[in-house]
Amino acid sequence: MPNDNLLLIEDHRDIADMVIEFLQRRGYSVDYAADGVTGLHLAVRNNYDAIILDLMLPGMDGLDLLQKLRSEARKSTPLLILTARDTLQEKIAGLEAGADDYLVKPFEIRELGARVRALIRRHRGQVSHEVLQIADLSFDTGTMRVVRAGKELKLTPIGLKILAILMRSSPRVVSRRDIERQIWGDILPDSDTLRSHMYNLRKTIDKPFDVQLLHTVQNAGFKLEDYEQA
Amino acid sequence: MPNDNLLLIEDHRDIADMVIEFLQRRGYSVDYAADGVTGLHLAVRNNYDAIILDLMLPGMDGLDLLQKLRSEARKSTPLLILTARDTLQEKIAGLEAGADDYLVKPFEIRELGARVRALIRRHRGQVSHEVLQIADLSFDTGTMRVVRAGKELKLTPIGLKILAILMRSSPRVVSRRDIERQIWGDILPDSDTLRSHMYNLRKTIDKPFDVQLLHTVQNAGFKLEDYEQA
DNA sequence: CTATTTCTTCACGAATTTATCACGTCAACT
DNA sequence: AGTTGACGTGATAAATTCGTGAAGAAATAG
Repeated sequence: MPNDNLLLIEDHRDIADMVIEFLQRRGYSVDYAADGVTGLHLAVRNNYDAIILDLMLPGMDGLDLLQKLRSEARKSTPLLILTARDTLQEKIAGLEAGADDYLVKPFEIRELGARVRALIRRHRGQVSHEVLQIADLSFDTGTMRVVRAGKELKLTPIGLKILAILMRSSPRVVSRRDIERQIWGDILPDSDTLRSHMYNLRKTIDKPFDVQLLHTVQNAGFKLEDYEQA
Repeated sequence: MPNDNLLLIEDHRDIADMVIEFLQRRGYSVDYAADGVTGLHLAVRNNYDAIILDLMLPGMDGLDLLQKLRSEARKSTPLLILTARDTLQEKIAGLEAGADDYLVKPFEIRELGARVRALIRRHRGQVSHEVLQIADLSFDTGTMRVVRAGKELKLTPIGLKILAILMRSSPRVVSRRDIERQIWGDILPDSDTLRSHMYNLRKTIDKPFDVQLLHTVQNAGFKLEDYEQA
């Protein structure tokens, strides 16, 4: 789950809906503008990880918007043009105006997905940034923020590590050994420190809430799972 | 005239000739390899501004080459795939493997030109003149002016660099290591100088104001984020 | 060459985080 | 019942990280 912020500027409702749904299912959060003025406004005000722009817009031409974004607002947000205009002229004009990619309608939605990913990857050197989520508990590894039921939780560094490990393998059980190895490597502490850490982790991510997500499996390890959901 | 160095890896002599001539006339200097092994060798040894790669090669598959380039040689040279394979599968595979663009044969040579230009422009560290903005803090990389709440702030050169790094990846956390590497390269100072710099940076961009934007994340790094806004 | 700015290094202290321990509970086994 | 082992609970001391600020070295400007 990437959790990058995208902006889609597109006036065709049906296409917009399809694209938004697809991207959201992939874990992006998508803002949407149906016209150029709104789109430009959003693009200038917020810091998106990428913008998808239809050239044919009511109110303002797409290329105009792109130009304004680059030369007036001086934003270098990666931008992909999405349009029905297939002439070479148009493509070149778009790329020269500062677009980073150009995709012609009708397009395969999955190609759009792949291109957006490539765009973001290039713009940001390979940094993987994902959002782990179990029930109402989420952990954004990019911003290092843990939120449950809307409230931000404060964890210690080791707590965060353990949580990440458990969330990544949820709902499978992770053995104590595995957790210890991933945290301390080959030189483990002499005492059973992990026990304390699990206790404290549970105290902050589970105790204040109704549904318990962190479960102990005797002689096997721990797992993170939402029983209600399953 | 750009005078960027390109590498073309393509086994069809006629296509290669045409592409080379076109690009050279545009002012690029172009190296050429007719097979994968030679191509990879050149790509690893030299620092090109962009690579154009045909997937169908004698000796070594193009995707293989790309993968080796990215994961073994650790080169992030912008790369455009040029191929006759037009299936969605292929495109996605190519982009996922680390390509930055994908162009299907037969193609218009001028579109290739435009895409290569866009690729290089993007890779060149973000256009020399962009405006970074987080909440009421803005940094114009063209004029090197930092303004918060209407007041201009005076930063040291290293302070500026750190600020740019943090602003570009906001609201993500940037590790101390990453910051240090981006500023000092491979030869780091022997003391924890960064701490002083962070201290001074914070003193000028945050301390005089109500809302704090620069946050420390224990054992992880620093991030720039406007909590109020979120 | 001097003045100024900027950078590095250091040392101290506050705050946080971690390791360790002691004890309690519970279930399985004897 | 008693023993044993696994794990929860909670306190505390040790270790670590980071903020703070000053002083001298290095770089830059005038």
